[in-house]
Amino acid sequence: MRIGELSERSGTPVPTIKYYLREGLLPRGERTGPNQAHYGDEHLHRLRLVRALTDVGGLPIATTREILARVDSPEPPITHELLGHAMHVLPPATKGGSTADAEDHERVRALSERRGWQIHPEGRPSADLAEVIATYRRAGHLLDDDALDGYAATMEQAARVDLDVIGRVTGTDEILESAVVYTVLGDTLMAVLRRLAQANESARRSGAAPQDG
Amino acid sequence: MRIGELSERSGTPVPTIKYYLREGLLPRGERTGPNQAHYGDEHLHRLRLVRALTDVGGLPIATTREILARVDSPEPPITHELLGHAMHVLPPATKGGSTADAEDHERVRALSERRGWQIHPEGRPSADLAEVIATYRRAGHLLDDDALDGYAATMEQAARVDLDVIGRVTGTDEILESAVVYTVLGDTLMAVLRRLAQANESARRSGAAPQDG
DNA sequence: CTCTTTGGATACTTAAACTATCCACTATGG
DNA sequence: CCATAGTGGATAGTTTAAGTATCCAAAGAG
Repeated sequence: MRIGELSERSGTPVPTIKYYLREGLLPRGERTGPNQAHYGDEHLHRLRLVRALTDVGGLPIATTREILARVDSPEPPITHELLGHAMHVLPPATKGGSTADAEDHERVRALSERRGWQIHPEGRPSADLAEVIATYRRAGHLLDDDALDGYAATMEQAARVDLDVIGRVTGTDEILESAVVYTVLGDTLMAVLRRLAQANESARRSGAAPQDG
Repeated sequence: MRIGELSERSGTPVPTIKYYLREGLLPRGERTGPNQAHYGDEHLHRLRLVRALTDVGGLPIATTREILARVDSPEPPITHELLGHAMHVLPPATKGGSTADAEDHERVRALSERRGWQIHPEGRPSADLAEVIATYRRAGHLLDDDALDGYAATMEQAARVDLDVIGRVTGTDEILESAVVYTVLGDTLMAVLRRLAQANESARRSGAAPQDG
């Protein structure tokens, strides 16, 4: 197909597709003449993936490009390292520079120990967690160990579902892309489901009619 | 205190504080002269809240202003309606307009029924969920009912922790702000904890050493 | 054979979130 | 008491991200 059909089938304006081509988010089509190129289904799939990660996952274009480059790289995707790969490239959870103090980091370490987590205590996710804990503290809203443990237990359950879902994917080409999609879109999915579950739990506890949530 | 001290104590540049004043995210200080004003601890607290919601929660300035206006409004915050209030003002989970089809909406309805959720099936959160499901589908990555049920069960647990934490807050002034903080920062907290739990679960299943996650 | 579309390069636009400048003051330290 | 730095507020400028728009010669379609 040519760019017009690609545009129509993906719902993306032609100038935007050209922009993605310039930015390297979408590979060039197969040239068939000085001003003609041919795009295949893989281009359509990639374009939909880009829109999913940016529109719903909320990733910036630059980050999306890096993730896709990694997905395209022919490194052997060992299952155990998949999520590490995905995480390497995901943007940090916070904007400002490191503002967590020693106590915040200690709370992360203690949490990992309580949960028996086999994680790298110096890794970016650990630092991100310390940062979020510091933010709660500075905003004057306590996040005590009970709450932290409760959320940690919850996310252990989510991670088991994640690994189950990704484990069901077959095909070495698709598995890395799946890990990225389920991780990135998963964040949005969690947020949305959490709103619904909050509305339900709130209604349940008060014994009232459902809210507008 | 004056603006300089407010800047120093919050780590926010003076021009940025002036910008927040202009934008109505921070109330004006108490005027004591033609070019002098006095700020109190409540201004410092509000400023830290703004930075928490924008830097860590990732909210745009305009949304933050709306949320804060709602937090400031003297409407009686009935516990049952708190989260509804928070949700009313939170930004939609997706960027593009509604692209979910009837089947996506039907899956949301069926999920609610399976889980016995007391929710508004026409509300924004329900529509957002349909949108996310549609995105998975279009990106070519199945999100089957098993996975959806698994994540829903997980978020039910998260919502119980949410309500427990918010229920522990006392003081009618603080409770609405708490609901907002725990909901907004909670999204980021969930995402970060999920990365850690994924790394742990991945290491546990493969029986290998912890990854860089 | 005319009229639209294409691929590609370059230039322009829009929005968000700050930053900088200016000005008439006010506070302050020597 | 006076130089100097800081202040509140208005207005203007900057930066970055994510597109749009324009232009061109060369296909393609009816």
